[in-house]
Amino acid sequence: MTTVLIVDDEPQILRALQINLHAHGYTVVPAPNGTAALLAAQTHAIDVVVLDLGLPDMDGLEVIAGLRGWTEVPIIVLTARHGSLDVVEALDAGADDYVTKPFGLDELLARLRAASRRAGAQAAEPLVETPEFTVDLANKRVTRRGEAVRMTPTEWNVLELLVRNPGRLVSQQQILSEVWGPAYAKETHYLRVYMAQLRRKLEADPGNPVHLLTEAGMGYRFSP
Amino acid sequence: MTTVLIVDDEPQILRALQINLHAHGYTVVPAPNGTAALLAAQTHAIDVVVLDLGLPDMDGLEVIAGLRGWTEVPIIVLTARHGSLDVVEALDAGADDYVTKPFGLDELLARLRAASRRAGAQAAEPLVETPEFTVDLANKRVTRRGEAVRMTPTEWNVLELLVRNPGRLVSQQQILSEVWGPAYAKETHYLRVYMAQLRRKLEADPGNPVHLLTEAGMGYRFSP
DNA sequence: CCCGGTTTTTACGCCTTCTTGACGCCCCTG
DNA sequence: CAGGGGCGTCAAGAAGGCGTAAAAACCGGG
Repeated sequence: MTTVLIVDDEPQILRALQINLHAHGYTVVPAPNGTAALLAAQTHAIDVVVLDLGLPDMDGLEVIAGLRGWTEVPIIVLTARHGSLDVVEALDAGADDYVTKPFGLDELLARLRAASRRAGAQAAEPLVETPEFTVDLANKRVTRRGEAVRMTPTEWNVLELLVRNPGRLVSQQQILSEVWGPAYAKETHYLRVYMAQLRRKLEADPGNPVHLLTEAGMGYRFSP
Repeated sequence: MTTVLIVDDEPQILRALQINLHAHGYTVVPAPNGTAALLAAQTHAIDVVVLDLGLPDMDGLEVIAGLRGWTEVPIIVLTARHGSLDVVEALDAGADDYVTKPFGLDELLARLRAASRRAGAQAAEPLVETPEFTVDLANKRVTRRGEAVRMTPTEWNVLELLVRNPGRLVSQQQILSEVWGPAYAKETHYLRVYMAQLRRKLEADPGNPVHLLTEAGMGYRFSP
């Protein structure tokens, strides 16, 4: 699980990023200003920093310097100023990458992945593992004892939903409406077919599943 | 059933979305301008808002502000302007997500599902614990001395109702009408059967229950 | 237009769960 | 002490959910 420290003084952007990054499997630590950011960086195990240069209490460059004094955690700078000197200065101060506002979430996600990948520390773990198989949420890859397992789009969607809620019981309606759409909430038979396929591909004994469990009448549960 | 408020001033788009979303199981409330949107949001039970920023009578940001004044319903913004400041401002104003035109229906559907999922996923609910067993409301999981205990749907519904009212007396009618439906308010025998099953699964001495107590003639009580 | 892969249907046997009935216990009341 | 109502227990039949396999429909690319 990757932990991201987000530093931005605009509460709504902070909130939006928090929601969206969390939805993509990141743990988010928010900070509204430079002081809170430097404090949070010391009290949490941060993997990547996303830093808006425009802060109320101190210059973004000072925050970078304050971090670089003791850590080499990747820093991605957010800047509204298009093509100004800010970027150069930020990179000089020790930032690793930058994104200019307005930015697409996809772009930020890509750079987050790139940053944590460069950090080399495979701390970038959108990986869910079981003794039998591992699911790579970021790359949409499933491997079973080292062998890649092919998934159809629907199979993947069902698996992803279950795997993103480990241990939690996911109701049939929830799976159906998220994967097929709300109109299909009653088509429980689809689920039986696809759960059977997933088990055949992932379980050692598909007839007696260990990780993809049925709770009769209620839903399904992924158990690591 | 998910209800979507769609705000767009172009009749063709409004109509196309209406048809397509309805085909995917959504109930659609259309609004051609900001005034109608704010009105409709108060007269219908809206689950998600899809908002085009370019409106004739008021700025899209004002619509967002008007909604955010009293509701936290997810807002997905439609914007034609690629890479402008609009998106940042919209997120700043309280929008949750955005889609740039032209967009694929699939993309919009995915974001609708994501939005309503996030709205549905409320804050984590607490564990209810007793010396004998623990009930995890969020994950629908019951454990007894570390061992998971399987519950049937009806068993779970009864248990959940009692556990959500710790220490409080819950009348037989209330349990019956909430779990089986109002028509079953007289079928007190069902309760005896299911209380016996719950006790057998959860109590150390099912004959002398400590946590699932009977108040003769009145109802049942969960005591932590 | 055909082909391969994917999704949706269909069919069927098994198993869980719900419902229902029978019975005995306890306590309260007459 | 007898009777009755409420409760707990047990068991069995009915109903519906589940797993599996395989065929049919669908879809995008060559």
